[in-house]
Amino acid sequence: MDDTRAVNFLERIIEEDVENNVYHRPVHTRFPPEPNGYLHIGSLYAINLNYNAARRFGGKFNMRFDDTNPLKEDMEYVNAIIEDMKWAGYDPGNNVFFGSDYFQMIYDLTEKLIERGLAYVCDLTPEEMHLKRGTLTTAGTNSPYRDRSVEENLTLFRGMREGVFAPGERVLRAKIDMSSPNMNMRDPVIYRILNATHYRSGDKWKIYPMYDYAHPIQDAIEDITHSMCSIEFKDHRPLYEWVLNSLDFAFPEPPKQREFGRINITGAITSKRYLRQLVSLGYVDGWDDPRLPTVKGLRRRGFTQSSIHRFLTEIGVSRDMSTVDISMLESCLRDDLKSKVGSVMAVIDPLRVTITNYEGDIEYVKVENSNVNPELGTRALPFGRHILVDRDDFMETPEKGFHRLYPGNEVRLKGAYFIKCEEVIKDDSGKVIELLCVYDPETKSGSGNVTRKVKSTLHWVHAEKNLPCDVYLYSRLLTNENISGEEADWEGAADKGSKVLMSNAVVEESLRNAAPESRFQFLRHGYFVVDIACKPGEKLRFNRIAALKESYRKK
RNA sequence: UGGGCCGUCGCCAAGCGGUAAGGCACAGGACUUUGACUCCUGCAUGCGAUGGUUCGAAUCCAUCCGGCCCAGCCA
Repeated sequence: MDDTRAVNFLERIIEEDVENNVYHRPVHTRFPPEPNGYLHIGSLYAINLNYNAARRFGGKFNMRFDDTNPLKEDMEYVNAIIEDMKWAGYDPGNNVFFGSDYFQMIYDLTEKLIERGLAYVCDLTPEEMHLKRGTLTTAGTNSPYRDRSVEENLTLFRGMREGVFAPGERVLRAKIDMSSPNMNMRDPVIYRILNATHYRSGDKWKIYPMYDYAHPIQDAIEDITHSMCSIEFKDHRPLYEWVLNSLDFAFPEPPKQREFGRINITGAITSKRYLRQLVSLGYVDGWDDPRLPTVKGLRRRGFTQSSIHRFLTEIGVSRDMSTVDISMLESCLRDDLKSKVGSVMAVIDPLRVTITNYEGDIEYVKVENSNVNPELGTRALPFGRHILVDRDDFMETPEKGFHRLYPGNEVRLKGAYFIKCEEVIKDDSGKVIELLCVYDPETKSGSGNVTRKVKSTLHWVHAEKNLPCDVYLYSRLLTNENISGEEADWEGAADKGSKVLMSNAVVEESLRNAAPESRFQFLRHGYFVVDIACKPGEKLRFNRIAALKESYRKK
């Protein structure tokens, strides 16, 4: 980062604090995921902003697993999250922490809180508590247990810890204000009894602190200065501050919570709950399905680290909820890839072309790997009497504006010669199965002696010397437009993000030795090829990230 | 409707009292060994609306309108 100036409102807040010497410690941010799902593009947005803020001010960045609910969390997720962060370029290094490691500290502080008369054990059932909480427009009423003595509270709380009570039987509540217009301040539950094995602390604890209570303490323990979270936690800020203020003897310079607006990507599902549903119900291959906006999905879809960084920089940060068009993400990828990776020709739906006046055997033609970056070199492709072109590059009766192959029309074959279509061969059902064309030997690419022009250039592959493969066309990300409420119509949603298998597709033979994970840009329509699994026994797979542009569809 | 947050081009987003950056998308043109790429050009007399303060307002004030969040022993 060469610019030390704040680039968004959050950094401006930090900048001001630095200038005013608010903290006598370095700027310190953190990313606190709950290990209950995989990272997605929305998580990356949060990571990016915390990570960059720390870096910009020469501060520190922690990664902390917010694991205070043993019912939902699992080691599978912590490993995946760390892996994805590293892949995305936000390596937390040794600064990986676990909220659960602070359970004892939080417990000890809680006894102090009780001693200060700021928390009490409440015996109300969940239903009773709900009723007494009041509504958005009416105040709540005090719990009958609100005025228990410190001694009784301490005894009861210790009882909770020892497992004397069953889950749901008693909770510890903060004593704040049941008539607060802010629902979060109506004596929130801060500790509950849970009968579950924590993926990390095992069965050591019977009680677990709630997020609203644990989070500020965890931040403070880690010397965090700026705790940035999404805007829906704005209402929780008073509670965050209440907790740390109540524990001021332990944290003289408490961190401050600041909020940013969430982002959505058009047509992408970024809700952990729905993502989990899709995975567990089998509508997608897994968390790494290319139709998902998860880090693993994006990676498989062909996104690069720098394309994601660029995207996150481009969209900025604000307090609003934004819905970024998916085309911006795709644009960032295209921009990154076009100068870094070469192109390759592939035929999705092959149509055989016989060049009737071509008598030679196989001839290798030289093709540039990239038309924007000469450093990517050239490759030799087999050309011969029989080749394959894409079926939609031919129209028997061309519509207006169609300049590709049609009877009587001449086009250029990329890297090879001009060919003219002379005859169309059909099968019994009338389907076009082959085109008979003639080529002009004088028009070889690079020869420089072409005096006439053609209006179109086609991609092609040799009819025999090629690589058959299965092609998956992921036309778009799985959409959430079918979701309404709890139950989503995944059948419909899955159709929208259809995964189409084209088993008869063929690619250049040059791909045979391509390294796994290498990426190639299709020579047409801005398709990108990813997920090339060249391992023995596996089939090649492609996907295209850019849907056909509207203008192509119309023409 | 109690409280909180937010409204600048179709979508992001700069701007922080001195006369509306940029990106994506879109449109037109040039170029081209792919209708891609590249290169030009266009795209808010307008900043949710209405009043007000001011020499001057997207920026300050008031009212209104619209959107989002909150009543888990989830995070």
